[in-house]
Amino acid sequence: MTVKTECVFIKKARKQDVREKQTRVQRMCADSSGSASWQQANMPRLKSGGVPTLADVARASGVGIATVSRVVNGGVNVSPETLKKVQRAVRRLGYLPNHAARILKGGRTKTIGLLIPSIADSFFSSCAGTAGEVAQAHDSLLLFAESNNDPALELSNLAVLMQHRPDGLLLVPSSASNRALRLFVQQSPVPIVTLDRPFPGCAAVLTNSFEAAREATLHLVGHGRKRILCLAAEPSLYTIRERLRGYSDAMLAAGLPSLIDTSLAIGAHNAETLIQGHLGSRTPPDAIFTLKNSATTAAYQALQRLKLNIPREIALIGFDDFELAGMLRPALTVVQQPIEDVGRRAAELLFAQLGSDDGSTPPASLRRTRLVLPNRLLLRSSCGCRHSARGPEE
Amino acid sequence: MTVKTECVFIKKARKQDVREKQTRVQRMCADSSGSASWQQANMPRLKSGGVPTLADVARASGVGIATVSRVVNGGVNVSPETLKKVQRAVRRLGYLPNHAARILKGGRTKTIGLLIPSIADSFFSSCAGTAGEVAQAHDSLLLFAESNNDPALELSNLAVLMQHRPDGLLLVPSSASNRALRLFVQQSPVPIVTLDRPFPGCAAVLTNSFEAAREATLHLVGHGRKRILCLAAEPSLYTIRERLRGYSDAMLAAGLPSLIDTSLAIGAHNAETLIQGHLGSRTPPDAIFTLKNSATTAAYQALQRLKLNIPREIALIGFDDFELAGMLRPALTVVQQPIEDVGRRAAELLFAQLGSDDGSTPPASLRRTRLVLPNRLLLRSSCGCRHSARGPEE
DNA sequence: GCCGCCGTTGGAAACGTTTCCAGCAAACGG
DNA sequence: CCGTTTGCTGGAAACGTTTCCAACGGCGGC
Repeated sequence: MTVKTECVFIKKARKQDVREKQTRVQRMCADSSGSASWQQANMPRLKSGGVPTLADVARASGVGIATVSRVVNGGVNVSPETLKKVQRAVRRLGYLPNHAARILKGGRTKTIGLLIPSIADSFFSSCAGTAGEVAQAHDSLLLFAESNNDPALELSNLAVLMQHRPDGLLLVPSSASNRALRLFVQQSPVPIVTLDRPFPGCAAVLTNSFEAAREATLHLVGHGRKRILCLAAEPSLYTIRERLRGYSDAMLAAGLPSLIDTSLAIGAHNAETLIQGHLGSRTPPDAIFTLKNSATTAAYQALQRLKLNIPREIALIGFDDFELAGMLRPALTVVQQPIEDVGRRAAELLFAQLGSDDGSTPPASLRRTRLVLPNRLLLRSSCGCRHSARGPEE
Repeated sequence: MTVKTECVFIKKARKQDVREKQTRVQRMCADSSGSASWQQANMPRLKSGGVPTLADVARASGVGIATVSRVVNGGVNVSPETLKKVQRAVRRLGYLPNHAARILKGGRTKTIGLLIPSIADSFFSSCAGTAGEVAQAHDSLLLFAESNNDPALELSNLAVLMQHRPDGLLLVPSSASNRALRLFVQQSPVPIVTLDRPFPGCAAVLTNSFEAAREATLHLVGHGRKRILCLAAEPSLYTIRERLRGYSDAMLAAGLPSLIDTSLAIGAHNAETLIQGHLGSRTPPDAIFTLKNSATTAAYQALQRLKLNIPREIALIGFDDFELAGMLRPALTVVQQPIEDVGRRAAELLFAQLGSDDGSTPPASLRRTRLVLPNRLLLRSSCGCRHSARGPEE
């Protein structure tokens, strides 16, 4: 018997020790002071080690735990004076609900997972921004992870993400043919909306890459260009493939030969020698259509270095607008993607699938919704149009 | 007795009901199929409602919960055959640890809070990117929130963020004079590192705005400019104030009058009329120094529209590099900030404060560390230098 | 041959919250 | 004056983990 008691004692002492350590570490920033006057109070220091809990508040205000919980959750069925008393204690102790404990009870985590190739890419950071706004409107937080377009990394980060049990997932799938990802999607306990690229079994918010590329190409054709070079990187990506398809389709319709070079890696030097090579051929291109932001700027820089006159000697249209495209000389004609709308609409679609907080039933049709937002051809002067007369457009 | 039993029964039934509903909602995407062959097995359906738990795995593999936990956490002190058996069950059931339950036990949450003004701002999204890399290296996730530089929003989002109990905080404080924020920082249970702007009591990773602004100004002076207009927006921000100080200091040292206009709101039109106003004065500026990316592009656009020759008639240096600054005609001389390093170093500093996973003691000095990273003056041609000879530099 | 050690295992407590239920007092209708 | 409702309150179970401890069997050393 004594042995047992002693064991218990040891156990308690150890617990205390751990607590002590944790607290010390946690307090590293808080040092002394603080509103911790209550800590030296009469209570046995049983609880109240580090961060205040419901029980601490309950003890400090002399009510039950359940009552404090009710107060924290909106204060229904609580008498005014109790309400006030508890609220004071909450403020005094600086109590914040422990989210982990809340979600352990099975409710929403108020968290949306966002898995994108790279947050440093302005396209995806813009998506993240508007998605974050929507999340905030539903007072949820965004949980970020990056995939670098690498299926393996994507999968492992997805696993980490799912351990946090987000209510839903915004996903930019690296590739539609990823078997493991497809399996995950099928078994996913939460709704998934993909951005920018479709994935079988998921709702998706896309842009009409095909039509936009087709339109841009035909625009160049309309300017009398006959040898339009299409520069693409990473044809493994859905959007790039679609744009390629649009380009080819337009060229075919115009009775012109497709001229595609997918060898462009990121980096200006490569672009320069690459373009130089094309220009030196027997039948040099009289226009370039780039399918990607980095390709566009690389091509532009290369053409500048080669002292080629844009658009007289060679026209240029690029995919994806960027801030200063209109300030360049000549101003760049680009396909402008509705980037921010993609993030916003995807998040809205996701929250629609989650349904309102009241257990209302979200229509099952949302699961397969496919939203296609329109790209816009932003005519400036690099395509041959005379938009540069007044300088950069507003 | 019977009453009590009935009560229990009813209770169970209700629970079941809730479970059922949750499961239905959660499964919306999963439909039928899946690897759920084990669900129709012999066991009473006591547990195993939706997402598999440790107990489910334990039952499926015929061992105890504790053993499964050991397997999941690295499999020390588990016999090889048990290990294999449990691992198979884990895979078959698609078990993922419930993060909430884990952190409820008091460990690290493997989560870093990131509170920035706006993720859509390329400066902060770059920071976020590198910070995210560091976080991933410590297999943690980033929890995002935006403040819009609004102290009230900052505080409320901070409260939401803290409910998720991040292990540490990366913060871009909207203002150092925010009393409530200062109170929060003092009592914060977790270490905080601020980015780009200092805050009393926090470690900080900054850039030497003062020196860089001074250097840029003196560079313009060196080109013989005498009336250098400084365009600033939001002088409430630390970095802007520092840059203003650097400018003023340089002008004073050069015996020139400071010419500061802080009335620039974001938007090109305002900049145009604003600059037009300055140019129409009796003593028009012969150089402009802009303290902010948006001000730089606005000024550049305005000068282009007004058909002013840069740098002959008016020189221009801007704060913050951007991708195409070198491709403009003339190429823009800018102060290049070590954006990515800021995010990376800040995250590293934060994790250093957290200490290694083993309860080692992180040196307390880290708490007040202030890292100042150097800005670089990137000479191109808009300041008067002849760097444009070969076209845009690499 | 007994004792104690070691490797392996499972039971059970604890983490902080929500929520069901019961208890209690006051108010109210009969 | 009693029975019932109503409003407020607190106890306690449950969520899924981790981890402490006890138990158990085998084995080597004395």
